[in-house]
Amino acid sequence: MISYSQIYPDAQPRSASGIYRRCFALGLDQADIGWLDHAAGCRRRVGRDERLFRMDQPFRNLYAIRFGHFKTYQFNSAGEQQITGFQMAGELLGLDALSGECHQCNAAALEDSEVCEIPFASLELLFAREPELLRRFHRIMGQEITREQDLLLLLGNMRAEQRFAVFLINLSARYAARGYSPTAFQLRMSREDIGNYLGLTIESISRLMSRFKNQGLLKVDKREVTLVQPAALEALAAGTEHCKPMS
Amino acid sequence: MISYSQIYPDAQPRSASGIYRRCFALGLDQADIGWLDHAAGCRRRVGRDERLFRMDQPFRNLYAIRFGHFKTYQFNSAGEQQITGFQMAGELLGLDALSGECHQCNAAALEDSEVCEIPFASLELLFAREPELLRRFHRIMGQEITREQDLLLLLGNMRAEQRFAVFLINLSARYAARGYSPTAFQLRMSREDIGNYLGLTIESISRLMSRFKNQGLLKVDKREVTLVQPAALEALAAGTEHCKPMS
DNA sequence: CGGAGGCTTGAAGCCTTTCAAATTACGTGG
DNA sequence: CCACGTAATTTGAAAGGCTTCAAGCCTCCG
Repeated sequence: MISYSQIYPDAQPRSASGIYRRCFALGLDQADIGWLDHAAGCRRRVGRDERLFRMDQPFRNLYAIRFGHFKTYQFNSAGEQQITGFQMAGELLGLDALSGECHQCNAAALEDSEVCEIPFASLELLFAREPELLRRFHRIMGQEITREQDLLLLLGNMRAEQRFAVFLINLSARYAARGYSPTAFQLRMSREDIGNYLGLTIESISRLMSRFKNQGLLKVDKREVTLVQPAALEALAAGTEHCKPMS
Repeated sequence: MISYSQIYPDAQPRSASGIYRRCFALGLDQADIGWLDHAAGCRRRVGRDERLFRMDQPFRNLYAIRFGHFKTYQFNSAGEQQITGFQMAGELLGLDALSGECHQCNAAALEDSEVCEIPFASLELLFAREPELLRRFHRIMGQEITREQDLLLLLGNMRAEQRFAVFLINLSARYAARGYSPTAFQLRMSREDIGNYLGLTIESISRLMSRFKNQGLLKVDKREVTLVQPAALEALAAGTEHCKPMS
């Protein structure tokens, strides 16, 4: 478990102003930092496995993750879940709800987490006065669309080994952007969640981990992962290399 | 080929006002009709296989399809294309570009088509004065996110036959919403494009078509498709039924 | 008529899933 | 602190579905 002070070592909890600066500083481009400083909002704790919002719940707020990790998922007609994304500190939750009156997916915490609640109605009021704020908001929505398109690319025509490599490299880059080690981090989600997200079974994920481990690409201890050969993993992710099956 | 007058039998070409009403009337909710009436913009013809915009091209306009069909696609690192969507009259192109300075995908016409060019800069000016306009715009962006999430669901955990059924039912619903027959329509895209979109090979698409045809679910004549048993196809799409392999 | 591109069909092979079982973690209560 | 039961993960073997490779057909158009 990660404590608040580890992530925000110099933060003064509850400081009225600058909350959003801190919320967003980690996740967005330099230029996007602080774009929400003007909006008001309160914090909310979400315990592990607890849901931040549910599908079909009326849409009121966006949520900026202060610390912790979340997954978003929906259900198909057969009642099986499909995970559509994993989110970490500094990222925004709830954008899908803009399409209608209700949330279109569920968001659940993967560990004890905290978010900033951003009432969308007050955000809309601000948009009229702050064109720059609106522009940044549109950029974030565009990024969400782009992110999902990348995921389509992944699910559409990558083999299992490439999918998993892309997954690891993506996590690595996001942790790096937040100032954490890009080569050693903890998986906050289960193997099952990873498989679900990548369109693979839990067994396939397990086999891939063993394979990467045996080839010296990875060190794995439970959910603690170390990228031993990041470059080789990137080559796998790019599809320029292949990883031989286990001896 | 479909002519302009077939789609807009009562249209007065070049009528200065109401252009956007016509652009959007087909694709959006009743409530969304005409939300762009205030914006200025000019028309642009795009011939078959011609590109409306390219990846990495600077972002200036959104495009509303007046008539015709488009596909959007990107390239992975190996240079293969992945189609991320097919768009028809009344739908909006270019939203992904909001994430940055440039378009993030390519858009190509599947047949001779026409679009309304909507300069995004002037749209942004309008947003400040028209909160309702902004709200509708956000809804459309949200719909795009939701649409892609649905596609993730499809690619993530559906078998080939279910994917193809979903594809057909989706087309059917969209044509129905535009006042066309939901059970008889022409595929504007090649088998190869369909396969690419669904994460399958062209051979798989061909085999699925033959299978559905032999089971009496479908009539197929080149690209002309008739849904003989729409309900059965919907059951396949929902995953509640399965279609036996060919005898 | 001929050529090119799009489509169909068959057979073989591979990758991933499915099914099954064993192993390892983890939380709870004794 | 240990025992136990449950959940998560690993591993193996077999089956299945989709792809790959190959060949042939159809259709459009010059």
